[in-house]
Amino acid sequence: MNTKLVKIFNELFASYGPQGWWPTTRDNSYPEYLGGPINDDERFEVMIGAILTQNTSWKNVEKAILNLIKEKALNPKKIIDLDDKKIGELIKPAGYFNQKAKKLKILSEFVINNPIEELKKLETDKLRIKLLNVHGVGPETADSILLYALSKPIPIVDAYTKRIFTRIGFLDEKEDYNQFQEFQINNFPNECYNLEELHALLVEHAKQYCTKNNPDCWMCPIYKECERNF
DNA sequence: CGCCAGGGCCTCA
DNA sequence: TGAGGCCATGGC
Repeated sequence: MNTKLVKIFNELFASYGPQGWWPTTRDNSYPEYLGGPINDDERFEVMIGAILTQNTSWKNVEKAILNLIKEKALNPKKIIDLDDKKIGELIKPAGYFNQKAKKLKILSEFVINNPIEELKKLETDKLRIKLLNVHGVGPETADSILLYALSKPIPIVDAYTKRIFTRIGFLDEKEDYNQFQEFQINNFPNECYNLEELHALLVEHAKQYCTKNNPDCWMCPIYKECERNF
């Protein structure tokens, strides 16, 4: 496939290097970018992280995850045993802790009723619908879980994706989630590793150069591809 | 001090 | 179905 999006991917990859998403804690240490989960414990950790990072900086999520590990609570059985108040205390640094405490319990119950090895057997579309029916799991969280936790090839759309794609001129900002996703499906190889790196690279790029206010267009590695260049 | 951060739910028209 | 309000901590 030879599209402008692929070209941009190659340029971002050349600039930032492999990102190794999704970060996971291994050996009970700090979350690290090691290329994604390697077992069901880590896959569950990715799912929890996907909830916790909703509209929240990853740095704050790291604190919450470490608190859960300290309490040996980073597993679905323990989470459903703890009451909302206790979970709220543990995940407090991640913000929205009352809502997220409930979401974590609901997601944990979902995983207990639908073991990860069973989920992985499902077709992507059916699995996506199943995830979207879980309270607290919206489109971006579902797609993050599909791609990074369950290794299903599907593109992710987040605020950064919308910002960058809008500025480049791929889509208009009032297009919805599905249209930003369809654009990626139609313009990018449908393969996990590349999709994982694409999303991670877009996040990195949005943080380093394509910031919400005062983007650093002069130093931007994809300056010449962008309609916003001024 | 205000803004932003790897969204989603609820309400109301 | 789409816009607007709400949730909440921590970094800068």
